[in-house]
Amino acid sequence: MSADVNKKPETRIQKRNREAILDGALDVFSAHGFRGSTLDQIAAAAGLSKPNLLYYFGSKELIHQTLLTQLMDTWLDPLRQIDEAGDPVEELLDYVSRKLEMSRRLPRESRLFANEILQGAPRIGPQIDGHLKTLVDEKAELIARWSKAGRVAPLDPHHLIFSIWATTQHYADFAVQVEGILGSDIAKNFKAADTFLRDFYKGALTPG
Amino acid sequence: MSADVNKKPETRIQKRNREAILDGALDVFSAHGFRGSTLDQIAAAAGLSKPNLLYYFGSKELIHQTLLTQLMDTWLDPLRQIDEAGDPVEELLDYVSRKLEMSRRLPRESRLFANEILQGAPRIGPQIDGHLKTLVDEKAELIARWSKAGRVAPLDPHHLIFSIWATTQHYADFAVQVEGILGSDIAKNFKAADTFLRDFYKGALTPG
DNA sequence: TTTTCTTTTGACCAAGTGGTCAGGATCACG
DNA sequence: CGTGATCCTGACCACTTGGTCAAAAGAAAA
Repeated sequence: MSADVNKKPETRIQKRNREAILDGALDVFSAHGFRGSTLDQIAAAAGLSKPNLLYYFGSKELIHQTLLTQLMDTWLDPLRQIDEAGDPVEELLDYVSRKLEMSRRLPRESRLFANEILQGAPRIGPQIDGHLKTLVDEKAELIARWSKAGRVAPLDPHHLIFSIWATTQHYADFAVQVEGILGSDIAKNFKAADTFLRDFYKGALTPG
Repeated sequence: MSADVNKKPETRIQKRNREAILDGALDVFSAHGFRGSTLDQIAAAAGLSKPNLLYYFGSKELIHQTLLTQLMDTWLDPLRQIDEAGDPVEELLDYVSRKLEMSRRLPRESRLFANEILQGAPRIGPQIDGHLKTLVDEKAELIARWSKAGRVAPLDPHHLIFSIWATTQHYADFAVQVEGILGSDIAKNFKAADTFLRDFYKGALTPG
C-alpha cells in the first residue's frame, strides 16, 4: 500500500516521453494558463499523439499538478539560501540577484506559477499555506532580528520579501510589457535590471 | 461613415444592461482569464440570458476588448499625475501610494490586465507599444532630470517605474498568496503595505 | 389603439474539448 | 525465436462552448 515504492523502475522510453510531455506542457500552460491550454497543443509540443500522452499522464489535471509540485521546490531554493551568518545587506542583495536569475533562466516556470496564483491558486492553495508560509515566516524572523540589531533598515520583513518577489518576477511575468518599453534585447534588459535592483535595495536596506 | 457619431442615443435599458455585462464580465475574466471564462458564466453574472448578452455585445472578444480599452485610461492616470513642479521624492512616493490605492480599490482590473500581459498581450499588444510607451518614456525623462540634478538617487528611471508597478500591483495580482502568508485582514495588509512601501522608497530614493 | 422599434428567449448548430477503448506495433528478455 | 509486457494509434464519444435565428414579448411613438 505504500505509495512511494515504485515496483517497476522507469524505462528509457518512459523517461524520455515523460520529460518531453512535462517540457511541452510547461510551454503551453505557461503561455495560455490551465484552461486556455488543450491536450492537443501539449501533445503536439511533446511530439506525441493525444492518446499516447494520456497513456503517460492520466489527465490534464495530473500534468499540471506534476509541474506545479516539481516547481515548488526549485522556486523556494533562493530563499532557503539566505544565511544568518553572512552580512545582512549582502545576503539580501544576493537573494535579489538569485531571484532575478531565476526569472531570466526559468521564465516559463515563473509564468506558470503566476497564472496559478492570479486565478486564486485553485489547485495549489494548500501548498501555499503550508510549505511556503513556514519558510517565509522563518526568514522574516531572521530579517527582523537583523533589523532589531540595526544591521538592516527597519522595514517590515514580510513586505520586504514580497517586494523582492514582485520586482524580480516582474521581468519574467510581464516580459512582453518590459520588452515593449525597453526593447527586445533581453540580455541587456536583465543586466540593467540587476544593476538597478542591487543599487535600489542597497539604498533601501542600508541602515542609518 | 464616421464611427463616433451614434445616430441613436443610448436607451435606459441599453445603459443598464451594458453596464451589468461589463461588470459581470470583469468578475469572470479577472478570475479565470479570457479562455477560462465562458459566455454562460458572464451572462449569469450579468443576470441575462446568453443570446440576450450577445444582443448587446456581438462576441466574447468584443466584451473583453471593451473592458481592456476602458481600463487603459484609468490605469495610467496615477503616472500622469506626477508633477514636475513638486518635490521629486514626494512626487514619487505619492505615485506609489496612488498605485497601491488602485490595487486596493480595483483588484479585478489589475488582474484582468495581469492576465492579458502574462499571456503575451495577444489582444492589447499595440496599445502597449503606443500609448503606454510614450507616457512612460516621458516620465522617465523627467525622473532622469531630477536624478541628474541630484534631487533623487541616481537610479535607472525605467526600471524604477517597473519596480513601482511590480510592488504595488503585487497586492492585487497575488492577493491569494499575500493573504495566505499575512492573513485575510485585507484592510490591515494594505495599510501595512503602504507604510512599508513609503519607507522603502524613501530610503531608496533619497539622494546622498 | 395601432404601429413600429427594441428587447428577450428557446431551440438549435458546428466546432472543439477531455477522455476512452480495442487492437496493432514494438520492445525486452528467456 | 517466441512470448509477455510495454508502447502507440485511429476511431469514437459525451459534453461544453461561442454563436445564430426566427419569433415572441415589451416599450414607445403616433
